[in-house]
Amino acid sequence: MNKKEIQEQRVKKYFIDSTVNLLKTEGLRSVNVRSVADNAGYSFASLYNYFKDLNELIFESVKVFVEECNDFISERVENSIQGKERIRDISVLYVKYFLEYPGAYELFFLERMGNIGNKEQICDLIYNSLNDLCKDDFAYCVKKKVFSAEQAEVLKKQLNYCVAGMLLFYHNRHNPKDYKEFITTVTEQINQVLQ
Amino acid sequence: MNKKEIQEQRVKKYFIDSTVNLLKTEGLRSVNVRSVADNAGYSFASLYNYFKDLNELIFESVKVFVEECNDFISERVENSIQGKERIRDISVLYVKYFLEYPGAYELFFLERMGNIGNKEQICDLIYNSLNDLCKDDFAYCVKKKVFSAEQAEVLKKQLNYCVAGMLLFYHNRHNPKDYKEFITTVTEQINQVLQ
DNA sequence: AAAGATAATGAACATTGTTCAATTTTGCAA
DNA sequence: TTGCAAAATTGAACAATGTTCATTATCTTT
Repeated sequence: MNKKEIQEQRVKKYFIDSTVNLLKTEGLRSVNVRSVADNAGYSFASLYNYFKDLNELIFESVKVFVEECNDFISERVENSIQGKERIRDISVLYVKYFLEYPGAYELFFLERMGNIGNKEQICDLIYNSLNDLCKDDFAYCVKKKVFSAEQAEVLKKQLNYCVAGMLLFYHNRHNPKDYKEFITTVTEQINQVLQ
Repeated sequence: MNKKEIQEQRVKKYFIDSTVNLLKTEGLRSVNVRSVADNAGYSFASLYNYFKDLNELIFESVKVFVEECNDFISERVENSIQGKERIRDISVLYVKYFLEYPGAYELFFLERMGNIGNKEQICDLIYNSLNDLCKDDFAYCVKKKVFSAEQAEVLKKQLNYCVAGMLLFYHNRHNPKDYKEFITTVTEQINQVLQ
């Protein structure tokens, strides 16, 4: 990476960090070319020297959130029991991460992607974000014959779909009505998936 | 309902029908005050004499889609076997209805509601749309002791969350990649939920 | 220090939602 | 039927936002 590329990456990072901050503090609705550029210390027009459009910039921040989410969860499951128990803990923490950052939820699951460059890569990153976290423990369960290998594949997907569905209804359709009831439902549903 | 109210309802219906048509044919992105009003034969400004804002109008069409979806499914499960089998058939058809009308999917699950008048009512209508369709068959399963009453409640939710999650990933994140694989996943997952 | 390359910017435009004052239409009493 | 008040309809205008592009500022190299 030559000097020019280094500087370009630096400026891109200013924009991405600005976007991440806005997503965390104000949510997706508050992310627009002018607010992002202001926060980054540039004019809104400069944004287009580094990103094809606003959407491309917004989805660049997925990588940052995936890493942060992984850290958030890793820190908190160190004492969890390997296998089903840890899958359960990870899944609940995954939900809690997106409750803490609704802007990240909107980005991961709701925002339209349009024609960004590395669409497939980012889609896969999002789709696999929970599965990657649970991978080892599912493998452990298969090894210990808690699940068959085929069963594990179905259950991984089910966990992912069920969690995404719960977050969708809670975030977008206020169901369940309050946080407490929601967390009860989350644990109940995750337990049901893992049987 | 007096003459004035009748006429008001009539004009509201023109706007709602126009919105439904646009949602069906062009999707949610194409629904805006000008296109809706054009299709209804009014100026965009007239819309505000009948609805608080565009969002309120858009969510009025939820009721239309729920009815249409119910008809779509009822017509097609007449020969299904009561119980688990029919729950499965209903769920697959529910998915297929939203595949046929992606605009309806966007409306039901993705669109932000803002401060529309009867928000709770519409949220509940959406949330319960699949459960209402399966209600009788779950009751039948409980009666026949296929599930306990408590188990049935958990499974109803799981079906709803799982279906919503699958539609979310397919519509918004292109996962699974193609229709055929998606339908395979849908049946696999629904079977897993119902065991 | 000058010139050419690179980066940053504001002006301008398109799209969309919303408000409001002006205009048109309607309903009804004389 | 006519005239007027109420109601309905409308276009002009504004704000917010995404995007493009020509101009300006900055930097690099000689």
